[in-house]
Amino acid sequence: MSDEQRERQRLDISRHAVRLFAEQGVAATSGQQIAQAAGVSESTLWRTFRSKESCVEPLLTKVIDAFRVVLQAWPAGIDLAEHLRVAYQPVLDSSSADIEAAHAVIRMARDEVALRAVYLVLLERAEDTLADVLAERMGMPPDAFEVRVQAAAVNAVLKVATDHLAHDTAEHGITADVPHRDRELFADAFGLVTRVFSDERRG
Amino acid sequence: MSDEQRERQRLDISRHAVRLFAEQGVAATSGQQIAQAAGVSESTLWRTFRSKESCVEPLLTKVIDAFRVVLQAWPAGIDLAEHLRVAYQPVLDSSSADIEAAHAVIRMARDEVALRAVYLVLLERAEDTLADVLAERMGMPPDAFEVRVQAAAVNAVLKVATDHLAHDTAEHGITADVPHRDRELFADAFGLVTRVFSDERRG
DNA sequence: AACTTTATTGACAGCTACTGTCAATAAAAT
DNA sequence: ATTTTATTGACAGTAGCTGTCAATAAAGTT
Repeated sequence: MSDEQRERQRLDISRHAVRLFAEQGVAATSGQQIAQAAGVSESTLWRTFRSKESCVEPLLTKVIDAFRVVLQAWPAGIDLAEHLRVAYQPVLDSSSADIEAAHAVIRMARDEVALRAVYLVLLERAEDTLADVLAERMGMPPDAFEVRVQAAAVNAVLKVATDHLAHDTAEHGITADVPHRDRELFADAFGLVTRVFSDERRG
Repeated sequence: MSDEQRERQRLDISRHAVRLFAEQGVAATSGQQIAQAAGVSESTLWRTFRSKESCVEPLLTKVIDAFRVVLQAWPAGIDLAEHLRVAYQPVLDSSSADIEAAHAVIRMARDEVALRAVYLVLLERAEDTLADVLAERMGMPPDAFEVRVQAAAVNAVLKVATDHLAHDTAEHGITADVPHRDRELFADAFGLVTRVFSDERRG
């Protein structure tokens, strides 16, 4: 099985798992149910995911990846907040249903500790990628302490903004102005902590 | 049983659990073993902790609390980085053995996903307390978006610095200059992201 | 001090998330 | 066409964890 096929399988299971979690709660959803809904055996399920909660990873990753792509496309000579204001539009990218599902997960993760744990570990894993981008930008090795600190800070902001967005869209629904509010939110948030990332550093 | 007694019991179990985890690995340590080592029944163990991994929480909390206390003592009119440089000394506070154990947990958490999850969730829980302190400092409600962002950023820095320290002390052992390096590390790290926290804001 | 009430513990049974093994099948390679 | 390899499902087993209940300890009342 190719890597792409494997990813599709993971994503497929993830969609079913999240739907079941949302419908009947995490605790009330068994691995057996998820496997059955996704049309695979329980063996395959546990081989694909280490826990039933981690079934949400593929969908969550979509949101995180959307941000990572934008960050990698961040051109030199422009403020990060400014770049986000222009380029970040996670709600429009990829299947809107998947983004909505991911937001549902983030909302559930507010109370479900196990989901929260998966979410946080996933976010932190993305920190390495952020560090790579920032390292190049700052002209330092990716494991430099200063780089790690900045990556962690950016990640933290990403988390708060995404959380806010997820709970916000739940209240208001995904309306036409979500992409707009979305971008503004992120840009504002990053403007708060990122003095190092403006073009004239520490200027 | 008083709350204090309950806390002592949690801490006692935590010490045994961490020791066993360090000696033989998390996977190879069963809840039964932990309970036996701590001199309680398995019933009591599961009543006290929701998972065997979360047994490390009381010890981890010590490190996080040390920081929280310093932050709460942060006087007005002085730079946060500067305050940390003077006031933060987690390695000296409380039992040195406990701090070393906590660091061992953080080191193990690098590879043990379940421990990492516990650590991250615990850190994030501390964010609320940070938000309270920062909210007062910034003259805003604790749930204001700007406050949450700052709290998350501070928390992220705390994480990176603590991680660094934990792995650093493992290499060099806890020597006399650890407190010094410790403070410098934290102060430097916060200096990197905290333009909002200097006395003259955005000055 | 005796007695009631309540809280805490341990023993035990049971459930389910998860692991390990192995045969069956499908895919790939020769 | 056949050997090899990879993937899956079935099944059994382990362990983390939950629920119940009786025993004991602690606390409060008279």
